[in-house]
Amino acid sequence: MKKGEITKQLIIEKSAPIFNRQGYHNASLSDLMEATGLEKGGIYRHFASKEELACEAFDYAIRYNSKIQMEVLEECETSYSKLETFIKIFTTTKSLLGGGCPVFNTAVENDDGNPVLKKKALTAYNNWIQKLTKIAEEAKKEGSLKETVNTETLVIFILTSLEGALIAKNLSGQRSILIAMGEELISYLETKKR
Amino acid sequence: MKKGEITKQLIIEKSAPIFNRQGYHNASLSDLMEATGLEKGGIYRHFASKEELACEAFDYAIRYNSKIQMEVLEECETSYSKLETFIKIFTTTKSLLGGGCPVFNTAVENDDGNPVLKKKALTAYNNWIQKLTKIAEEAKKEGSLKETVNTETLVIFILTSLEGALIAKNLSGQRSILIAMGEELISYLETKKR
Amino acid sequence: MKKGEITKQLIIEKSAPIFNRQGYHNASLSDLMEATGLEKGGIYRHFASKEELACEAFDYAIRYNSKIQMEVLEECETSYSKLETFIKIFTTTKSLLGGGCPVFNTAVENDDGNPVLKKKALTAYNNWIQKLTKIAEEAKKEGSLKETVNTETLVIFILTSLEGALIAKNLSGQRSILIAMGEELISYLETKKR
Amino acid sequence: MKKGEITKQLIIEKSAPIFNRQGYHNASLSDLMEATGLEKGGIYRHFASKEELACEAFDYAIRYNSKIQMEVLEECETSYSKLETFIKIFTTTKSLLGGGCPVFNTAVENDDGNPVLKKKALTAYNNWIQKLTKIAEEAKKEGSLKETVNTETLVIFILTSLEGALIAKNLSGQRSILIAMGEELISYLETKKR
DNA sequence: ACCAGCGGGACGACCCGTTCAT
DNA sequence: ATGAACGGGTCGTCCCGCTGGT
Repeated sequence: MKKGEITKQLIIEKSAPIFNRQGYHNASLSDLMEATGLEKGGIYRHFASKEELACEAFDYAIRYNSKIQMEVLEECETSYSKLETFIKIFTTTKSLLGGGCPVFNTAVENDDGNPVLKKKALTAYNNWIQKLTKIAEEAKKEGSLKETVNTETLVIFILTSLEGALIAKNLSGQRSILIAMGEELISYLETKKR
Repeated sequence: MKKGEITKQLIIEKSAPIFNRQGYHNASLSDLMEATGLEKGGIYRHFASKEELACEAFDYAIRYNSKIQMEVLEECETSYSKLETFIKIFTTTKSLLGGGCPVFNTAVENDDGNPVLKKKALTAYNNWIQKLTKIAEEAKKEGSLKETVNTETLVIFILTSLEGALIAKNLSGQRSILIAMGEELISYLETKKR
Repeated sequence: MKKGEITKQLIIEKSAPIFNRQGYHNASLSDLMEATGLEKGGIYRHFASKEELACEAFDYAIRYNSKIQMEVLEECETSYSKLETFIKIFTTTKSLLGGGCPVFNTAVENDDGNPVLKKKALTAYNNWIQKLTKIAEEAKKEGSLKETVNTETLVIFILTSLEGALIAKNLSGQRSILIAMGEELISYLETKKR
Repeated sequence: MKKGEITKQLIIEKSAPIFNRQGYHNASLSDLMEATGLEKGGIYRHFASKEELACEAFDYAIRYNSKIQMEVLEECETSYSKLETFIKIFTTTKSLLGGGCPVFNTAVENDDGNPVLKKKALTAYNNWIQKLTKIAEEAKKEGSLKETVNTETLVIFILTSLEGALIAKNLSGQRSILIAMGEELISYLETKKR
């Protein structure tokens, strides 16, 4: 890999947490400069705009989080246990990014803001739901979930609940919220078990 | 009420939706000027800083939302139905503010930003939980909830789930998410019924 | 006149020479700040953009030059002498703006640049030609010019020649070029006399 | 010719039109990069600065234009017809550079700017006048021009008039201006004929 | 020898929240 | 309550050396 590529990657990796913690608007180029150790010119060599950098940082964050999750899930034997495990890792894993979930953070900040980022967040959200729904669907096929369960609704319920709890946890500083929510969701999931 | 007080109130009422939709940082004084029809000087006459105005606007938004909710809840006969009704109004009422819930919006935006606003959001969150917990506690006394139920956990579960779903709804534009979530929560609540 | 209006006018008057000498692109806000004695914010209070200021400064320059010219021309008794006088004042008057003719300067700089300014320059040029053509037409009616003379061509010839000479004078620093050109044009004009 | 020389020449040839159209300040290295297909480093290998490149590009433009003119003029039999022909080719030939005459463009833009370029423009202007004056002088010797004619004044008159008209043509988009001016100048020239 | 590419840092225009005289 | 002025902040572009590979 060439030097430029390395630097670009470094910028993305250093910027991602900044954007995730501070949001698109509140993350200034000065912050990015400090985080990367580069001057403005050095950053702009690799990205046409702050927006472009934010997009790539967002993609990186998604890929990063997604990769960690999926690796763990693949070790599960049954699809049902995948759902359980998803809840567990969501409530226990401390993201290396910091500052909550990129998708929902971006959703909140850009509700009335940068449309490009909002669209990326929506896509990421949909992909996420899709992946999880597929798992739930397989769990149904495997006979672990009741036939009557609407898998998508189930998955949306789990995901959005977790996200809400994550925000509450970051607000209050009490990790217990997230833990309790996880347990609650797991027992809720059991009510859907066949 | 003096004229000055009226103007101040007007500024707050016009600013609150701006702050709620755009967030503290992204809401500029120009936006506020346009919304209020006042000049900068006219605004600064009543507030020492943008932050102070944001705080008062936040308080107003909380009071506003809270008042609407409580009025409806007080018409409920049982405490249990209050909980049900809370879920219903959360999922159906369109806030006059627009842009989601002030508490969680502020929580996300100011996770790593303005500490004053974050603190206000935390307080509002805690009050909210407290109020709802009190209702749940009464429902328990009234014999509608199982003795084993941890009321606070129950309430946090409901509230954070709703908040998560609200964000997902705003992201995707699909109100159905919120509706489905409400139904799911109501049936979940029933599992706690005695 | 209010204070704001005074300041705005001052900015325009101080900026006009800067723009005329340095051109739109090469005139920086720092230059304008220095010339006006105001800070950035003070300038932007009165103009939405550098372009807007440049436009108003251009208009001012045109009005200014035009006024001087027309005042002198109106003292002439015959239309023919107006044409002669025009040539004379063009070649002798030192513009208070400095840096040549706003119209042609703008034309050169913005041939491939700011389209708004170029359009303004074109309009100013056309107006100028029109005014002079009207004078030439009257001179014809008064019997001072041959019937066969195409007044517009005559006027364009005079004006563009003068402009070309003005540039050459500014380039070489030799006012004699302009003087000689004036005399040449006056004798040329005589060949069109009836 | 070595490879380096070829590249350097290519840079000059590709840059000259950019500088001529956009001017020294408004032509950015990015523009030059795009035009040449080289990276900044590739350009700076051959030129110490943007200014140096601009100078060489200017020289190239002058040589280029001058060569075309002289070739045509040399085919003329009499010196008088050379003057006529000069006017004709000036008004009809479309410069391959585009954007008007390098000498006068540079003169206008750098009236209050880069002194090196302004000096080069002045030199080019003087050379031009000199060449044309020599031709006029010969025409006099050949007996085609009146003895009383001041050849330099005549030549300056012709050249600056043409330049002025060229700018007007570029401003208005009407080539007719240039054509009419040419005809006018030719008939003017005839009044100097012996 | 040549030059692609990288990074620097000053500067560009413009907008921000704030103060103050009126 | 207005509106003038401020000055530091925003993102982005500029021209230009330097390193390192071919």
